[in-house]
Amino acid sequence: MTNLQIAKVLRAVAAALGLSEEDNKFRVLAYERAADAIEHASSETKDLWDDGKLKELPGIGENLTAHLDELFRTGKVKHFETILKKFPEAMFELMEVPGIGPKNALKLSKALGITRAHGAIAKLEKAVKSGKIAPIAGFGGESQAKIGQGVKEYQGRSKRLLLPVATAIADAVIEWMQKIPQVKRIDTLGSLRRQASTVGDIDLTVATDKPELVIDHFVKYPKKTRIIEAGDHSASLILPNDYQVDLMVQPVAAYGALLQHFTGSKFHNIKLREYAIKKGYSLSEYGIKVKGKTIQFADEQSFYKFLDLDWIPPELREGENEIDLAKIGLLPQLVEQKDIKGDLQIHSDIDIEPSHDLGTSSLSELAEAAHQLGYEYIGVTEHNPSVSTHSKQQVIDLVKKKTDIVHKFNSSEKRVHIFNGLEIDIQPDGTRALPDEALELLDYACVSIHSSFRGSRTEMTKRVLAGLDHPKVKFWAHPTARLLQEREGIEVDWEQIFDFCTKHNKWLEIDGWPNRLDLPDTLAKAAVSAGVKLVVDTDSHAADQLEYMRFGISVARRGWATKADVVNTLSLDRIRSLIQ
DNA sequence: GCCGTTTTCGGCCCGACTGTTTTCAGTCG
Repeated sequence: MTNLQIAKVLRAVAAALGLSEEDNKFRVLAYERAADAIEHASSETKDLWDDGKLKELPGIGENLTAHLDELFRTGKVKHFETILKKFPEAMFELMEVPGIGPKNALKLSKALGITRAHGAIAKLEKAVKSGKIAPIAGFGGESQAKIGQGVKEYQGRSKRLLLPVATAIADAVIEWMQKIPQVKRIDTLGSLRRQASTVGDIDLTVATDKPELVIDHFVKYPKKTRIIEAGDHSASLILPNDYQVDLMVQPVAAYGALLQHFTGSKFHNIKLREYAIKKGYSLSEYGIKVKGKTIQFADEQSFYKFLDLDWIPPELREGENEIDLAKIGLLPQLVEQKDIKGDLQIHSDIDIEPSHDLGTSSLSELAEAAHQLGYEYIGVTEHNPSVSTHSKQQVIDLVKKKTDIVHKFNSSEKRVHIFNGLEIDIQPDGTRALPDEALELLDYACVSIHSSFRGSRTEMTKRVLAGLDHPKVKFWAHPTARLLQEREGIEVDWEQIFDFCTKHNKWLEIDGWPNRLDLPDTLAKAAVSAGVKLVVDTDSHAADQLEYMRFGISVARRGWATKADVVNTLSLDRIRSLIQ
């Protein structure tokens, strides 16, 4: 069972408990929090259970540990079944529709005679269309329409945007807004500001003392396709591709609390409010309430300072232990893009007849782009020559040819040093798709998985460790091999991988390619805390893609990485000595 | 059902919006 499936079960139990009047609402809350914790866990719950570490999850105590134990051993939990069987299965399915909670799901299920989970939402949709919802007690015409809208949303959901897409849209709107002087500050909000790898909504906020002028300018945004609404303090636009952008406007003097509140995350805010209560304060988007009086804050720094906390970078606001560390001044100094001195995974157009796609930019174009970014070095890492269509000697010759090209280029290019690298497939049996004689010609190589993703945890771990086991191999590229919104990552024993990396000086990549962002943030955090060094790069196949570094950096920051955790913050001399 | 620099008992985040009520319940973020 995946984390998502387990979370769904726990939410169903929470809903069922909430409807059983004798149960107190805090047990319901506990189940909801456990569901949240599991959904946000950095490891599969099943793996934690395997290792006897279930209790490390916040919100999982003695009872839930026992229940989950039963779930993994037998596939079901008697206690849960007793609770759930009092209600029609369909109820839990209907709750998936936005706007329908436990109470209404139960009412609808009973009134419409929908009992089975399978097809429940389709039946609900039918009921909406035939007007059978409006007459139900407690509902009405508008509720019926709202449910119809909710069903539509449910059907079209999972339309989260990739971070780079959301960033591009937001950047363009921000540029437009900054054309008028009444915009004193403008920020993104929510998961975009926290730089999550996928983003739900594009929300922006502006600090101004002329709200009407700001809203008026916003709705004149040239790329809009239509205005959804434009009020006194907020407005929403639809852009091409049905992307929605929401804007909130706030007086300069009260901007800080609003920015803090809508940046979230929900989990961070809950913990922050619990912390504030102990000090006798109550937090909201309007400020901090002390003895019934709300104090305003112009910026987040003063908001956090009032609570005796260091300012917490948005990337860290996920409700882990960031508040505890902010209290004692021990938050990490996160790596920044300006710390980066080079990019070690780039595909040039040197045609070595590779197994996968070739880059499109020449060495001089790549060097120029790297120079513009202020880099001291880059590494070109084309895919290894295809092994199925070449003899061993042909492969060696191709790598030799490339090596000569790179060396010759370096003798004339003085601004940016180019390392002679390669990205090598780790084949299903763990061997590298490159003879060792060819490997010896390189400055370094990275290894990665491009096929046979579905091996067991044990097999895949063995495969990867075998692939990494050569002195010329410096790092494992896009480790999980996930493709966002397309393919789940592979399963390996991360502890074993981290252990191998720290012992043998191997690095793990954070690949900044838009739909990879791999390592994922949670694993990057685990790697950092295990002491594994990271290399943040772009996997560029063209010179303009070197810009993707900012997204790799976002992941590294969400992984709590400091400059010292990222090897390509090192100068050319230092990185050269590490590679050789 | 969870959890602990006030506690192994007694607490558990906060406010907005919506639609149906006839003063508020349900849902959401």
